[in-house]
Amino acid sequence: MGRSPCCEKVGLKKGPWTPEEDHKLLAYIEQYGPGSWRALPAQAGLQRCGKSCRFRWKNYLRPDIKRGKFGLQEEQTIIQLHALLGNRWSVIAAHLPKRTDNEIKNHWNTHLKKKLTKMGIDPVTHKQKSHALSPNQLKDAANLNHMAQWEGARLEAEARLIRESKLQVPNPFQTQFDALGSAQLVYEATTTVPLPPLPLQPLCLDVLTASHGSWLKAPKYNDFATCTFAATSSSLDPLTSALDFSKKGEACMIMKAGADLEIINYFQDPKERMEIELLQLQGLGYFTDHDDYSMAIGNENILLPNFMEAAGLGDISFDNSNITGGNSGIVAGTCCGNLEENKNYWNSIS
DNA sequence: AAGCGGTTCAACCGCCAATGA
DNA sequence: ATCATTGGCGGTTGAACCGCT
Repeated sequence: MGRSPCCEKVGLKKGPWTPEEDHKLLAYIEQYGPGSWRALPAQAGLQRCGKSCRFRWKNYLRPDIKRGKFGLQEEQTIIQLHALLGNRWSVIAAHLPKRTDNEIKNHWNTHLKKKLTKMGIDPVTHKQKSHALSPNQLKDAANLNHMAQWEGARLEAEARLIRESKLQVPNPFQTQFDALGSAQLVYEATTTVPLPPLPLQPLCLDVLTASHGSWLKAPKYNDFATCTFAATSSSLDPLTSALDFSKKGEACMIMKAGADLEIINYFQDPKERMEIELLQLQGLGYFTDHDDYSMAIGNENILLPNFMEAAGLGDISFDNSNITGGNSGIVAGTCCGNLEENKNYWNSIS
């Protein structure tokens, strides 16, 4: 019964690693690199299973690992990402430089879960426990669910993209901007433009940030990738607050156009064309500051400020000096209001 | 100081998806 | 197309540690 073991275990050592074993493994990897884990133990002179070696290297011996206590910012990020992704520790770890999935998992199970529980938040659903949710809180929760659905779709797209990444994939879209101002984009499958290679870095799951965001640092129309978000919803735990991204030129944002503004996603990698497919289905607007991709989708006219204006956002003053943006986030709200309140809220928790 | 229960975290296990023959 | 192998992931375990009585 059961599966056969991953490797021949007779005579193999288990349990904690000794400094000598660590040294052997390190020395081998430094010389030859982490090649075949199955073959490595014998070649390195270790009485260990290959999996065990891999685990030891990945979680403890790798030089780019940060040990020690998690900072507030790191905990915020974990909670935020967990709210959308669940126990996908490796994906979460990809957003915490130098932290391993195992470490994050342990920290979640031993600290964060309890912390949330103490605060009356269900660590599985990330919702306030049963009693007394205000209408605003209910609205937040509903919108968070909406965001989570989007994120699920996004991850599906991401997986497909990775599978296709070695191919030159024809881009099926050409965009047209609806000049009547309905802020709907129409996509047509007419062009074939090779997509650039996928980035080596993990894709960013910044949907979460968008979901809780209001502008702290106002963006220029063509400079959205430099924005910093912070929490706006007072119903959210202060821990679920901010992420910061600053890689101009690699981001785009997707917004629902119309009377209300709702930022529905934020990509570090705008080449996620499957998402655009989804947008087509939803009739949503889209812009990017990524030149390559703008060209790839065939029409640069969708870039702001036209889009912003058509979306009814033309009266937002985005200067670069202070908080001047809109109240956005998981509550699909109006374009202004509560900015001071938001700022104070954020200041109080940071 | 000893005993005991709770907590932490390194490590293992089984499953699954990707890959290559 | 199929199958074996491999790497990677999330869940779980258990030894070590901690703090209280």
